[in-house]
Amino acid sequence: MNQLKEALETLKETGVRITPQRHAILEYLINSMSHPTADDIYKALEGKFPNMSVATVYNNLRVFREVGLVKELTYGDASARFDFVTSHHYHVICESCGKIVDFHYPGLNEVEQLASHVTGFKVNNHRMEVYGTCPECTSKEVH
Amino acid sequence: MNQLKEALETLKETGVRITPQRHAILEYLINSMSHPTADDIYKALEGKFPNMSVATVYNNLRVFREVGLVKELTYGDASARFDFVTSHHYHVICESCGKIVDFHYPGLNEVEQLASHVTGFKVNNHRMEVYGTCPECTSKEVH
DNA sequence: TAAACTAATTATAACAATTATAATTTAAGA
DNA sequence: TCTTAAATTATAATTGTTATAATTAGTTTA
Repeated sequence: MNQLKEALETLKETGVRITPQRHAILEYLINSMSHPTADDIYKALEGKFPNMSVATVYNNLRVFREVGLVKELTYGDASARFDFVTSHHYHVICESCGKIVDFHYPGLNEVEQLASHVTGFKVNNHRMEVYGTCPECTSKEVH
Repeated sequence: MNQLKEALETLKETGVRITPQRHAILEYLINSMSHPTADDIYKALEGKFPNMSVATVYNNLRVFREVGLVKELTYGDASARFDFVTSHHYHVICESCGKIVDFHYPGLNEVEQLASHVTGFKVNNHRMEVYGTCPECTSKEVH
């Protein structure tokens, strides 16, 4: 349940130092359900850490990715978004406002197997995103 | 069958001028099965068009995307790749050398329906990529 | 607990991909 | 062929991200 505590343990186990900045970035990632960009995180924490550098945010997101705590999402032309890894899920993305909603669906393992069989690749993982318009943006549309 | 001819018709129908540069970019996209980046295209055509600007490549890829002739693929941190739209297919990507192989699989429409039902989104489309190691890179691996 | 070592942070510069701007050139219809 | 709007070019600007070097701060060991 306590995701932050578990995440900090992971860092300890993998020999990654726990700094106030890392603590804050992790906390923000876990609490925000908004799949923030590096800049979102930077801006959100500049009150707490007025001297923090953007490089710190990027560095630590890379570290978190390397130990498997976060995933980097790149879609379309915009900047990358970061997702604290919990259980396996996919994303539904609003093409109008950019909102990302999680979506659980268990049935894509067979696709990996088929892909491996057809292409001869050793398959590690896959990603899927569904694009559309969220209810809020749909209701705002002009008729 | 003649994809270039059809593509040029599409441009005519949508009122987009056919220039030598556009013709060449489309031709290159159709013939190359390699999902090129904008820079790949730029470099490939600089023999034919020594004065062509990168901006022209980007501009026209945007135009082609707008009329539905190409799709833009962004994955990982690298630069965008462009894919001439033919039939519906997915991509299997080698994490070692970056190669992209097409993979046909018909069964993901139900995912769209479920995603729409669960999230309330009006769903337009989806994308999926499978990641792994291609046979060539697998055989090169050290044991 | 203090000293020493190593890693993390900061500030800044560099970089690469992409887009914007303004001047020039060109495709396509009258 | 002439005209006009659109496309291309050359260049500058922008944005997201990474590299560098100096400083600061965790952690380990004496």
